[in-house]
Amino acid sequence: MHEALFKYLDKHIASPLSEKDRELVKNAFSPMKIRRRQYFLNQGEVCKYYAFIVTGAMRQYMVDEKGGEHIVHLGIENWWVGDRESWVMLSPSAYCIDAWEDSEVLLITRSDTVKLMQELPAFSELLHFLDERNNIAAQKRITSSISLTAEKRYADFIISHPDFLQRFPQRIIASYLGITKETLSRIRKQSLKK
Amino acid sequence: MHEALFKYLDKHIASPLSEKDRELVKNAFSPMKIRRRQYFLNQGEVCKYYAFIVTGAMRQYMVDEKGGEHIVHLGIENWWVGDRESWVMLSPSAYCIDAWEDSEVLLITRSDTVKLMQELPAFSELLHFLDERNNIAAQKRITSSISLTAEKRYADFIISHPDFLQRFPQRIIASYLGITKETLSRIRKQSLKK
DNA sequence: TAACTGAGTTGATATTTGTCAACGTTTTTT
DNA sequence: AAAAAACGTTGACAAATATCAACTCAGTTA
Repeated sequence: MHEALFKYLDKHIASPLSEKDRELVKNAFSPMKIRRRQYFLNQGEVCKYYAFIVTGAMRQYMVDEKGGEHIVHLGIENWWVGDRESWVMLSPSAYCIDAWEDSEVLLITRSDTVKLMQELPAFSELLHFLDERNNIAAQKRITSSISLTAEKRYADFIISHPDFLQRFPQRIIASYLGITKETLSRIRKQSLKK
Repeated sequence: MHEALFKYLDKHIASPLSEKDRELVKNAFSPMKIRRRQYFLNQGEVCKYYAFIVTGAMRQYMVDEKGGEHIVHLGIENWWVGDRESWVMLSPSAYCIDAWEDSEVLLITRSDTVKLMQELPAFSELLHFLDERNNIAAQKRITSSISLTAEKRYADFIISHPDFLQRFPQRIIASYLGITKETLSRIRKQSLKK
């Protein structure tokens, strides 16, 4: 099961991992199965683990006072999920994370991450790369949310995340875009005409 | 002028910099003065430098087809500005960055950053810390923009960036929040009643 | 098979926010 | 000091989006 992570690592770092390196990685990440609808993190809990998704699909969302869910992050194979703030600061999380499909994940704690970064420069390198990519993606999402209409945000989404369309229902995509399912439905209808 | 950066570094890293380290940092960062309204980056250009603001205030924004400006980032003393995507990928930037007040900044190229990270682990440490903090802040901003009303977003803004209120006019704050200056004006009026 | 649940659509209506124009005030420029 | 520009506010109206309710159509459960 760690194979998927090794592949992912080899793909993103300069030189391939030795057997010894793999052993270090393997020891740092614990496998876990999460069944559909099962929670990985609940609002108010501290996020002890960051998760690498080997198979499956997960979602992260906040619940407002009226009980409405607002999806802030989606992940499928080869994506990471967790609440970075809670994981780093050990603060209670504002988010829920659950499995949308039966999933297999690899978990790592904050302290094991720090340790692994010291033991394995390639891991440090990977995290730096991921952080950089994440920052860029987050900036794009912010830009899109403050400057584009719902219609354009959806058009962008289709282009940048075509795989998500196959895995998550429309109401979840809508929430991810910050609109209601009805609005998304109407936008799609409009777009068909063109 | 590099003093401000040394102070910033010492504040954010574990052990203080040696004289030799400071020399390395000093060589990597070039000082520059930018006068109010002067551009640091123009849409379509490659962002060659990331900037540490020593004094002054800057803004980063995108311009839509209708010529409207959408502020995506604001920075004052001890903040960083630049288009990460363009700076890393050498791609043409979608953003403009200009000085809102006369500013003094310290500039570093991508390649000098990579070099400095190798020569000076403390600098690597700093960047990792900044990336982490940036990711957390970006996540919060995304969450707020998809799940809160304009009124709550402004309330949050006041709490998290009280210093910006002193330095930027309301229309810029409004744009940063993804609303118009008129809407912000009305929100403020409403809030006064309570 | 029948009941049930979740997903998507549609219509009617309400709310939020944007647009445009006007105005007073302050700040900057000449 | 005069003129110009930028800022914030307000009103009337328009557009975008949310809300609520009803309905269809699977797929799942009992």
